[in-house]
Amino acid sequence: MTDEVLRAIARWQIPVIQFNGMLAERLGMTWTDLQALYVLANSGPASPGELARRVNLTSGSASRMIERLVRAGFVRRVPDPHDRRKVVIEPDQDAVRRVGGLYDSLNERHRADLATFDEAEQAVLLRFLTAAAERTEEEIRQRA
Amino acid sequence: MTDEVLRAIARWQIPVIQFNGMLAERLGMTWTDLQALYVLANSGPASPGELARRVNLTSGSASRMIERLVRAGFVRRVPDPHDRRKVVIEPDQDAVRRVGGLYDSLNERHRADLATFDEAEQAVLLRFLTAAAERTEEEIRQRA
DNA sequence: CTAGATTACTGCGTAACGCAGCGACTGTGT
DNA sequence: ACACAGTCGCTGCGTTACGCAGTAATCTAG
Repeated sequence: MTDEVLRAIARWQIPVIQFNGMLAERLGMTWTDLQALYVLANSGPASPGELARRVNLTSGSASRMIERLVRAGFVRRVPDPHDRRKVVIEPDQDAVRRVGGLYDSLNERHRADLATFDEAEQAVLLRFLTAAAERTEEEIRQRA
Repeated sequence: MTDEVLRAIARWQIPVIQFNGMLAERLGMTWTDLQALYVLANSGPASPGELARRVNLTSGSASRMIERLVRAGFVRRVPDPHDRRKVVIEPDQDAVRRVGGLYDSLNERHRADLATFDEAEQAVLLRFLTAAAERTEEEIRQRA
């Protein structure tokens, strides 16, 4: 049973990644760019260096990625008043909402599935999904 | 509650994709290449054209991707006896096992989590994960 | 005040990709 | 039997994202 769950996870990974790649292509950006938007949307504004670490890019590549995002109107460059070397990248809220909206259709499908689970069962799902995300993050940190 | 589950899914996606990208880098290949290996490992041998569709690549790019995989020893090119235009790409089983082994560490973490769920709860997880994978595949097909 | 660390950014080479076009082959219709 | 349209994998070619190395500006510690 446990192995079956692990296999289900592995099987799910493929379409998830493909779907995200698809959205990135639709938006005319790299998956890396989309990833950076996630980081900004979920964790708030960040410096280019911080962003580079989060999306696993070198400083230079991050700089160019930010340039792409700025030109496309997804983020803004704001000078950091405390450290004049730094720049704070903050996401454009409208753009972020627009990007998030691309997941509406898929979320509706998931919502329909979730409707077949009662409260206790959804609690089980939530507990596992949260744990799984943390484990994956741990694994990434360990291998970094 | 349902919304929380959806958020947990969204949150999980990020590290999952990053982790896979990490493995691809470790293996000295593109994420696309790794994706092709998955397809071959899960669905068996396929032609370059079929592979190109599955990983969302053009015919030409797939041809070069296959060339990379062949040179790295992950797959073999086998001429199709029924149609001499075609070539069947079949994965090298040892290489596939070696790549699969890279997930062992993460799977162990998941296994530890799953140990805290009883049979009935794991059945719930399995049911949802399977459904989620199918929904995501549906969404991809619809937007293709 | 100065020396070293840190930050974002800029050439430059590499490589993966899409597009367009190629020869080889299939199969269908006449 | 044969021509011709369709399909297959593959190959130039231009574009672009990336890593690496180096730079100027700025901060910080002694």
